[in-house]
Amino acid sequence: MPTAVNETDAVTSEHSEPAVPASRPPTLQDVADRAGFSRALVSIVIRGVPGASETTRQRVLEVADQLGYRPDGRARLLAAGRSKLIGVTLGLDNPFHSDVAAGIYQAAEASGYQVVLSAVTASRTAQQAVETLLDYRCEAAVLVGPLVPVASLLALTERLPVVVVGQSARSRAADVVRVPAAVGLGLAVDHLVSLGHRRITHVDGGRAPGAVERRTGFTSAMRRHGLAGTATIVRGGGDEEAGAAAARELVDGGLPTAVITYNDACAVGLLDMFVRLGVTVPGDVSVVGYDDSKVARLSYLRLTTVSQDGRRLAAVAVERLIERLDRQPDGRRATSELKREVLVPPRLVVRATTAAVRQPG
Amino acid sequence: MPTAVNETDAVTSEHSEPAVPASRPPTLQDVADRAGFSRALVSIVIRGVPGASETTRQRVLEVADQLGYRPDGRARLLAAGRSKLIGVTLGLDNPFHSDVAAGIYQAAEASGYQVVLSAVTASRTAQQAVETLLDYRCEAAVLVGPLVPVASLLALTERLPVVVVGQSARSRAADVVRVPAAVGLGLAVDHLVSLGHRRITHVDGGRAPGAVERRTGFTSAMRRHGLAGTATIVRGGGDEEAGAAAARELVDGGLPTAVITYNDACAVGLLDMFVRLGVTVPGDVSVVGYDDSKVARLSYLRLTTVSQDGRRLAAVAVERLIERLDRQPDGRRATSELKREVLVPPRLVVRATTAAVRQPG
DNA sequence: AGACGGCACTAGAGCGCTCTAGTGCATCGT
DNA sequence: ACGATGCACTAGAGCGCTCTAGTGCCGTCT
Repeated sequence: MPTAVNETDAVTSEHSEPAVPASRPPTLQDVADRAGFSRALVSIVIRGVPGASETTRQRVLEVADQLGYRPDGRARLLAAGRSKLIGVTLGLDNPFHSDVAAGIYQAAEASGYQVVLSAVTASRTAQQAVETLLDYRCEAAVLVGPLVPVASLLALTERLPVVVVGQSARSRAADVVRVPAAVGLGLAVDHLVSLGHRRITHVDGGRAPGAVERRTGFTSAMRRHGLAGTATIVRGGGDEEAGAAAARELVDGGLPTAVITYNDACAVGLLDMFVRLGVTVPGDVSVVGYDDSKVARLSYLRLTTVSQDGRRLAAVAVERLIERLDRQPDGRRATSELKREVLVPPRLVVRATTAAVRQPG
Repeated sequence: MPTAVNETDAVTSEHSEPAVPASRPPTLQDVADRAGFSRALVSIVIRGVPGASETTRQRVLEVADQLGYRPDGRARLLAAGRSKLIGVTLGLDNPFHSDVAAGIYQAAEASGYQVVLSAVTASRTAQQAVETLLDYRCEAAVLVGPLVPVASLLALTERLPVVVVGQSARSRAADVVRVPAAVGLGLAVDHLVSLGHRRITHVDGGRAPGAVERRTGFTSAMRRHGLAGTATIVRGGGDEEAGAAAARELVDGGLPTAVITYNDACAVGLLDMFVRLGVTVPGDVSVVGYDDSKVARLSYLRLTTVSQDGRRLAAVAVERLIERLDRQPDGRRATSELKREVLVPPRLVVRATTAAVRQPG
């Protein structure tokens, strides 16, 4: 039963509201005073480390709960010397990145680390985002999405372990966890070839990040199947608009039997324009996307696509980081140690936009 | 010219790299020692407050730069008593929310506040997100996206100023900054009516957030034009799939001359399905979306839509928060003070999916 | 000349926490 | 009976910073 603990009246509490309604949030000292123990012992209980008897533990937790005590993150970080903080920079506009971020939260918190997000936006550069992380004294950083300039990447890696997720860093200074895009394109090509397709076009990503690797992945997969002669590439891009433009170009210039796009957004634009131009999918042409984004799963599209598992990438990245962190528990950084690139293979999700070729060509 | 400042060799520096490559990040004390001043004075310079001569200021900044000094956010927050921190909870999957978040960064940093993001994901509840913000001792919080349960909203508001962005909180405990959806639907109806449309259908959002207000906004706007008789509503939803389903239903049951959807994603699905079914837009039917999301702007869609300005919402929210913060500079919260709802009017962006009705009726 | 105001600067006390080095006390082996 | 061991607990320093209350020192007013 809730008892008033203060000259101020206790609020009607749901289960264990703070009995002190406002003023100043309760501190460790407050809990200690009230429970009749030292600050240090209360700290032990709160952190859940051994060193207190079961009865005191109960008592302290009870009081802490009563007071609505929550440890002050800042003070805790400061005093502990280490912060148990993993910083994440990410662009806010990409669903894949959001997915990775969600995975990082999960993985980090499972390992007892906290996560602090620092967004890159139109008005907030990657540089700024990284500096914020530094200011919070993160122990490690995960860079997902818009890549920071090589210069600040270098500056960052010499201060803490860094892993870049999702794209190959343009420097060997950081660990990289990414999906081998070439493998993904290979899967797509294999799938189409097994359906009898020969004339396959890749609508590439233009100068979008990772476009080059997907393009060369396509080319070499086609070569592997002895189809270098019937492989074509048309210029595309990372959004629906580019896909729509590519569709027009394909219809004008003669359709292949199958198309693999740079990503799902591009595929959506392509599909939409195909429909407008009277091209049926997968009747006239099969289409494979890349990303397995939310849109690919929609029942009216059911896009066959290459899935890169963001949560898995995140899990691997965090694992890698913690491993490095544990290797050198003091502040020393092993800059000399070689950085690794971890590849998380993608998988192909076959849905409704691919089918056996109508007339093998 | 870079000079070695330490027994460790200086790294080749780009402009002002830390001369101490690793170990421990430099502290205020380090800068003070090196510059020959007291910690306090260096602090004054770093914070940019008056109280140091111009020459010392120069000197201190020079040394700080040389050492690569960056203030420790945590310690700073702790010591200052106030944190100048604005916490933001947001869902990571909604582009509109990302937009708001970007606006918050901009507005907050312009006012000398820092921003800490706390994401709500599948594995991380709104409750957890809010608690993280509390742990960082944010001075204020902006809640955007998936609304926290009323109970934790209450718990939060009694501790710090809170503003909910984008949707009406289900309690009057917090300030709300949002777009009056009814006005947005009104704009859409006005526009269509001025183009001669009478038979207008609203594809609603089902149980999606805010769907009710948009639906009633539609109804009352139609009534205002004396078109209650020709207004129809069909069940939709917040994604492309719902739009596609609604399109099928409309084609089967007899087309109106214009459709207003719950949001852009829904409109996209609708448009796509229309194309597949041979319905031309805006020839046979005009379509208006809601959100002005990225997809609406694509040149192959050019969707007429209602735009809610995320950055503006964010700016207003931050302004409101800071105002409250300044009103009571000490820790006391004025719970009694009444909360306000600020409405930021939307505007209609006319693009290519609306046109004059072919045969009025 | 003495008092005074203002400026540049410093000493030192915390902010809320963690952590090391204890203290006291019961239990144990010999 | 003695010290040794282990356990529950505490004192106090200190993380990196900010901030209050100073200390000198110079110029100015009477």
